[in-house]
Amino acid sequence: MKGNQVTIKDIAKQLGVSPSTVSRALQGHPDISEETKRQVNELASKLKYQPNAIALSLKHKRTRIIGVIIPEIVHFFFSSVISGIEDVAYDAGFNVIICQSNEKFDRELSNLNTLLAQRVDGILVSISKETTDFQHLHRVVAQNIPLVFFDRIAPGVQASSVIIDDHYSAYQATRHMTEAGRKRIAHFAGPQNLSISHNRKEGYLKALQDSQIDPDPSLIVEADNFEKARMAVINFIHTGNIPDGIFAVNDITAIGAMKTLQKHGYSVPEDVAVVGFSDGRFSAITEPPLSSVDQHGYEMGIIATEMLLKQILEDAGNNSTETRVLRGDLIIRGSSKI
Amino acid sequence: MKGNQVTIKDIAKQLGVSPSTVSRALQGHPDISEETKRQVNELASKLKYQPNAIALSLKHKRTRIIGVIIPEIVHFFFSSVISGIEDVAYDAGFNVIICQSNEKFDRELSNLNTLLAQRVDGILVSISKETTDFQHLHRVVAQNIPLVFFDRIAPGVQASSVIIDDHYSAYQATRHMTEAGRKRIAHFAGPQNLSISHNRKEGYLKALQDSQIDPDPSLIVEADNFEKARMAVINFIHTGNIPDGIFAVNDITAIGAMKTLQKHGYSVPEDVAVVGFSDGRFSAITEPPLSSVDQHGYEMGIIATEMLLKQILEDAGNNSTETRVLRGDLIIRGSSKI
DNA sequence: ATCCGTTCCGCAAACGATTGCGGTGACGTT
DNA sequence: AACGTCACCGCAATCGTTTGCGGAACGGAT
Repeated sequence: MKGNQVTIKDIAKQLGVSPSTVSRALQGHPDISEETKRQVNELASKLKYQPNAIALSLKHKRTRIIGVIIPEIVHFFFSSVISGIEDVAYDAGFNVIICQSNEKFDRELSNLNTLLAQRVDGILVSISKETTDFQHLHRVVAQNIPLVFFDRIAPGVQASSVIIDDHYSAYQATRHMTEAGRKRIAHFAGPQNLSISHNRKEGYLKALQDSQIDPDPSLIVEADNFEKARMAVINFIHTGNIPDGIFAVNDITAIGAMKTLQKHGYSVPEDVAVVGFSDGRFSAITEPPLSSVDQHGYEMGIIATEMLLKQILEDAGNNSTETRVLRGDLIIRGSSKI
Repeated sequence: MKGNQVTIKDIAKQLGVSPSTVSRALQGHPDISEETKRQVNELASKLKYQPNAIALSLKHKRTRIIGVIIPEIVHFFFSSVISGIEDVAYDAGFNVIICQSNEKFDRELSNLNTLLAQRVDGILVSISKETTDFQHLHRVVAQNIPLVFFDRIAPGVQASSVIIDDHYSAYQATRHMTEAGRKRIAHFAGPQNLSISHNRKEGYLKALQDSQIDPDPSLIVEADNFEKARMAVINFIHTGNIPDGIFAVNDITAIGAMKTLQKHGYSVPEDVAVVGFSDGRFSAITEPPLSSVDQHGYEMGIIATEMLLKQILEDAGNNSTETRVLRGDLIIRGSSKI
C-alpha cells in the first residue's frame, strides 16, 4: 500500500487539465490563467502534493545532494565537521548523504560507488587510515565530479582541500613543552601513510631540532588509540625509559597515556606533561584538563562545503584547485602547565 | 562539463543494438545471446558504466534510501546509533540520509519534508526537544511510509519504536545511591515533554518512594547540560542546600555537576555521589570515573533499522506496530562508590 | 510450399516532471 | 469576410532504465 504519493497527474486528472498546465501553474508561469492557478494550488495543498525529487533529478541531471565519506562518525572531530557541512548544505538547499568508511579501504570504495550511482552533485572525502591506493578518487576527478578533501587528503589527486597546518600545530605543541624545560619528549604517532600523522610527527621533530634536542627513537612509538597508548606507557615504565613530556597524535591517545601514567604513580604534569591533538569533548573534562590543539572541525566542514558548492554551482570546467590551510590553536590546560 | 556519465544508451549506440538489449544483457536475461552479453559487459566495464540509481528509483518507485532525523550528531549516543543504522542499512544494500534537527522543531519539519520529497523508503526519527506537535509525523503514518522511532518517541503516533527502559534504569541508578545510605538525592532533569526525561524523573521518584524518602522539590531542577548543571550546583552551595547524591538526566550534566562540586571543595563520591545517563565516551575518563547507564546506542540503531527494513520489505499494509524496550545497564564507577 | 518452434532482439510505454512548440478559441481591426 | 493578436492550454519529447509484447530470421518437420 505504498506509492500513494500524489503526483502532478493526479491533480491534472481531478481538475481536467493536462499535467503541463499543472506544472506551469505551480511555478507561476504567465501563460496560465489566475483562475487555473488558484485551483491547482488549492488542490495541491489539499492533497499535500510534494514534487518528486527523483523525477526532478532525472530531468535536471542534478540531485542537489552532496555525498560525504568519513572515517568514523563517532569521533567528535568528524561529527563537528559534519555539523558544519550540514549547516552550509542545508542553507544552500542541498541534502547530505553520509557514509562511513570505518577506516576500511573496501568500504570507502563501495561508499564512493554508491554515491556515484546516486549521481550526487559533489563529494567530500576524508580518506580512511587504510587507503593507500587512490585510483577511485582519480576516477572522480577524471569524470569531472566536484570533489573536496578535508583533513585527510589523498596526495596526488588533483582536487581542492581543507586541512589544518598539522606541522605547525605539532611544532607549537612540542615547543610549548621544550620551552618549559622538558628534554625527553615522546611522540605517540599515527600511521605514517596519512599525511596528517606524518606532518604531526615532522612538526614534532622540527620542534626538537629547534630546541637542540636530539630525537630519541625509543621515545617515538606508533600509538593512536587508548589501548596502544596504555601499552606504550607500560613499556616505558618497564624499561625505565620515562619521558618528561608526551605529544600524542590525538586526544584519546593522550588520555590513554595520562591515565596510565597516573595509575602507576606518575603525576601529570609534574612528572610528565601531556599534549593531545584535536581538542575533543574530553579535553576539558579530564583531570588535569588536557592541553590540545583545537582543530576547528565545524569551521572545516563549513569551508569545505563552501568550496564544494562553488565548484558545483560554477560547474564550469574550471579545473583549478585550491587548498585552504586552517591554523590549529594550541590550547594549554593543566596537563602541560608546570 | 558534467553529465558525462556513461548511460545504457551510449553502450547501445556503440554496439549498434538497442538500449533494451543492453539492459537485458547486463542482467543476464536468457533472451540475449552469449556473444552479445560478452560484448556488452566488456564495453560496460571498459566505459566504467554505472547504472543510474535515480532512473531506477523513478522506475521502481523505491530508492533504497532510508532517512534519519536526529537531534544532534555530535552526541556520542546519537552517533553510536547512526553507526548501528549505517551498518545494518549498508548490509541490506540501503543508503542512509542523515538530517540533524539541531533540537529545533522547524528544522525537524523541513528535514522531514525533504526526506519525503526524496521519496525515501523509510524513516527513522528521534524527535527534537522542541517538538510537541506531531502532525508531520502523523502525516507520514497516514501516507503509509515506514517509520520507526528510536529513543525519543512521539506519543500518540502509531509507529514502531525502540527505546530503553528509562524508568527502570533511572530507578536503578537512584536506588543504587539510596541503598548506599544517601538520603538527599537531587535530580537534574531534562525537558518534561520528552518522554525519556519524564520517565527518568519518574523512575527517580519511584526509587525515592521505595526507599521511604520524601522527594524534596528543591532538589529537583531542570538542568540538562554542563552549564545549567554548574549553575544549579552553585545555587545549591549558595543556599547551603547540598545534596549527598545527584542523578542527572545525561552524562554531560553529571560531569558539569561533578566538576563544579570538586571546584568548590566537595569531594565525589565521599560528599556527593554522582550518576549520569547514556554512558558516553566521557564517563570512563573523568576523575573519578562517572557512574552511568549504558544506553546501548549502537544496538538501538541496529534494532531500529532492522524493524524498519522489515516494514519496508514486507511492504504489506500490515499496520501492526511494535515497541522494543532495551534494558539500560547501570555501570557503577568511582563517582558513586563509597 | 507451409507451418511451427526457437532464438534473439527491438518497439514502445512507463516512472514524474519540465518545456519548446504548436494549437484553439475569442476578440478586435481593417 | 479575412486576418492578426492575444490568452490559455496540450502534445510530445526528454531524462535513464525496465519490461511486456511482438516480430524477424532461421531450421526442421510435414
